[in-house]
Amino acid sequence: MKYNFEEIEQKWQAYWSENGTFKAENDTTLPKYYVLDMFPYPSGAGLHVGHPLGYIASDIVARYKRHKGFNVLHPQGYDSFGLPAEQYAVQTGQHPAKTTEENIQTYRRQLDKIGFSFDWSREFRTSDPSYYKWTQSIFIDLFNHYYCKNEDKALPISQLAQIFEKEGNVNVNAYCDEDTDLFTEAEWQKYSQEEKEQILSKYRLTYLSDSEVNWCEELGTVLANDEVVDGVSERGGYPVTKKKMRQWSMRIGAYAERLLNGLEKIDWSDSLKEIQRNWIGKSEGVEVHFQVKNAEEPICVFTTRPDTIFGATFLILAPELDTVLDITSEAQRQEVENYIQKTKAKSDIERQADTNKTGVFTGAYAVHPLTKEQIPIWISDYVLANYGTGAVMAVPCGDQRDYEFAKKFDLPIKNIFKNADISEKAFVDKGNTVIAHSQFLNDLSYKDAYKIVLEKLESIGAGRKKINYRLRDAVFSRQRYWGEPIPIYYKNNTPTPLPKECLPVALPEMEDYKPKNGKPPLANASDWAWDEQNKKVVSCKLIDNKTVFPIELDTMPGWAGSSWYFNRYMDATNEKEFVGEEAVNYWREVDLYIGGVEHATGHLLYSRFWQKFLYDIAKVPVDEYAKKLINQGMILGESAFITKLNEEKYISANTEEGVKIRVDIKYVNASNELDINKLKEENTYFKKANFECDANGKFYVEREVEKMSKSKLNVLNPDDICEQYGADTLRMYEMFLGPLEQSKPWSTAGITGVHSFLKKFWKLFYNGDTFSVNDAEPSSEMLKTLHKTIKKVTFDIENFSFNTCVSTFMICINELTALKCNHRAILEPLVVLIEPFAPHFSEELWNKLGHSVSVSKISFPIFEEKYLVESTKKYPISFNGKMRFTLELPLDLPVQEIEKKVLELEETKKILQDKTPKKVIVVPQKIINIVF
RNA sequence: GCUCGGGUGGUGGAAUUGGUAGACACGCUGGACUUAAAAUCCAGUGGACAUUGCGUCCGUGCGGGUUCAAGUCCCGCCCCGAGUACCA
Repeated sequence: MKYNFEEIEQKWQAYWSENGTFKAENDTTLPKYYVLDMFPYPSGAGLHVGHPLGYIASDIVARYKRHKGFNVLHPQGYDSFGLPAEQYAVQTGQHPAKTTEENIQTYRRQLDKIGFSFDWSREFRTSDPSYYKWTQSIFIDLFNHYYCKNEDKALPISQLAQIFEKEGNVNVNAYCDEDTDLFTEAEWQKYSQEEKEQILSKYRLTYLSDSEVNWCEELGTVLANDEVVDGVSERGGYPVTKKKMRQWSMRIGAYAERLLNGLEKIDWSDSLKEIQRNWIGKSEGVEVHFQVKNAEEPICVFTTRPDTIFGATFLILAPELDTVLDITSEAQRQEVENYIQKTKAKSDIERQADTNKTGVFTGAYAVHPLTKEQIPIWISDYVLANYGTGAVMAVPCGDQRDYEFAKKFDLPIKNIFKNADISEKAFVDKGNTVIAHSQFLNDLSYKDAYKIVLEKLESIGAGRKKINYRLRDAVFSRQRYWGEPIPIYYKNNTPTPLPKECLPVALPEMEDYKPKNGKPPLANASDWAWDEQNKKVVSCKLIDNKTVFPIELDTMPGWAGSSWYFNRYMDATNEKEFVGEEAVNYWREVDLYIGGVEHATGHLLYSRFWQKFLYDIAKVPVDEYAKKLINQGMILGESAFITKLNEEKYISANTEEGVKIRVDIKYVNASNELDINKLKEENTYFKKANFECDANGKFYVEREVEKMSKSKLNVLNPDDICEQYGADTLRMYEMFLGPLEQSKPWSTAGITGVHSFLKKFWKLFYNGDTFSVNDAEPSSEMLKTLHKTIKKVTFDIENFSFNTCVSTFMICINELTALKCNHRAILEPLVVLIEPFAPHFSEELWNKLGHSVSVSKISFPIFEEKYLVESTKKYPISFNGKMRFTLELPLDLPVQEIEKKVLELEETKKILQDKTPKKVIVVPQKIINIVF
């Protein structure tokens, strides 16, 4: 009988859904295993064959772990808030709630077709009020906490206020804004409520501040650093400029060190850890203070090369710095102001593209703390305001940028290196540095000079050790509609959290949700004010100064909901807490997390930050939420191109002339032939076109590997593959394609191999059209094949090496086919073994074998060594390292005996002739080496 | 520039971590079945020489080294991919 995948797959998908086969239990004594996929954005384009790759891998592990006796949590949901969903809605002119719902339906239908073992009873959407209630609640928790450096954890802000009350902030060691001034308890007590709040917001983990942000005019919103790629928005590729705005931010910097250290204890890929390390960008150095004439405050610079301090011949400040105008001399003022204006007008791309050094002199001089010389202070836009202190000491001899700047503006260059030629460029080799012309640092290496100069600077109060992080606080406001409302209202201009018991504060229903005249969409909501007395959202018209106040108009960014969602699955329907204590103590953390590497500096960093915060406030038991992370590679598409010569003439795209245009790959077969008739029929654009074929009447396209996307016409739909070959073939083929973590182009070229494997496997159960298995004892060869397979498959799944695992199955079935094996004792365990890969196929055969319980409830077959043990072993024999022949010897033969046997052989004598071997090396189980 | 990956047949990729390189699959070639095609099955398939034998030699980006033995380890290059970048 034929392997009818269509019928089988429908049947078992219905069975699983009706019986809740994959529902995970919270109340159990079984060991747990939590496998998580990064939940999808339900975009309008639906799934393409690249999306399920990670889901298939995680599903294999989930199903495998169930067989191994674990209580497996394998949930799925939707990250349905955020810019992409909203942009899609704007483009299609529909409300995001509606398009999101439709897209989710499509996703669900496509996912179901592939036969995933998700526990859908735990599904949620980040855009659902019952979910974002908790996102808002965590936001308020962040707002109500500060980071105490002494205890190295978040503590309630109310405690901090008490300390201020008693002793001011003199002894407080907390993470806060750089510009926070010191005050005494007496001063604190005199501050107004508003002033107090302003100070506290310098400590809160989420805070409101005027800051330079990435503004995207086209999207009408600000963006976080990781949402800006190459100076344009990640979403849509629109230009991004700097703008000063009052924004909510997250003080992720407080956790920089812990985010760095935490990487040590999690099993994530080296490359991903490296990306996060670079993004956090820890650098150790020294802050040096330079006194400025007529100014109270010194200028602080950050440097990692304090050893070169005697080479510092001028200072450079970032033009954006407030102090610039304070120190600028009257003579230079006009020029400086012009330069600042010019810098502001530059976009990020322009600033990055322009590597030519520009700058102006401020007219001010600083005093070198060690030489007491006067050195000029300049401003230049190559010094960044938001890194370090925004000021540097320029050491032209030791830094290429400073060198170029000094050359251009004819500033002094002082060589403080022994035996270094700086006539052409700066000397930057830290390792080979020998200091000269530097008073007490002469003849010292980088390391020694560093230490001594730091001590000196500290002793005269002109410097201190400083650790800098590149990681900057994350902007948390978005001037968009489709996001979680920020649960804050403004009571007399003071941001005040909404009472937690009143959450969720739901997104108001709006007809028009597009941003207008630079104002966020919620500014147009009619009912968006907080009635403090009645504790409810009311009409904006009621805003007065007594009990009704405006609510925050910005919404949260897309990554808010995804920063804690993995905890929600543990207890998805809990209405009292975001996760119940019992549930979170049982499931604890994700054992295996699979998703794309593109989230390295976004979601994967923010979520680690939130988890650490939730850990600090004792809501979760672990501070790293994912033990192991695998980044599945991207599946790329093979776009097809033809050449358009003129309006109606097209030729194969392998010439230089004409215009290359895309054609949808559904009209192209595996040998790059274009189906002209179908193309003309379905695509009016080509209706009248004339295609010039080759001598055999064929028309070929040119291929190019690119990211798969709808606009590139290179998308392959998993539904089509399921229809043609079945979900089980799709699952196995995607795994067979190559190592999970590797990116690879999709090609259906090899899919028939996997499909015919399943057909061959199926055939073992049939004698003609009748299902028939043999109950007799299997032969030892069959048992050997089976156990070899069990061993390898178990090993491969444990090591996430799914491609070789598929090969193992193929070898097994090839061997069994050759042995004409149809023995129940062999086939039954194999059916269980293949279930993670081909679940429908497996269920059907398991059922046909006479079992009524789902195969997913059956234990994995156990490998038994005894079936593999052989009495003899083949030893390759080599002479002087060259392999000559193999010798089969009993396994238990002692080494000396083996040596003797080998030397007695005719072949050995022939090769050795009259020579006596120097030594004979027997590596047990491996090889015999004769050296002469 | 810096950091991290990687380079193996015509193609995707294996290689139990130093032990017979190229598993498995695709593709290709030939054969069987068929009026024919599809499907299925069988055989061959890294290169060179030899194919009346067995075979022999060369082969994992390039050049050296360690070792009885190197795709795997060490040193020096070349190339490809990813991340990041006036980060002081």
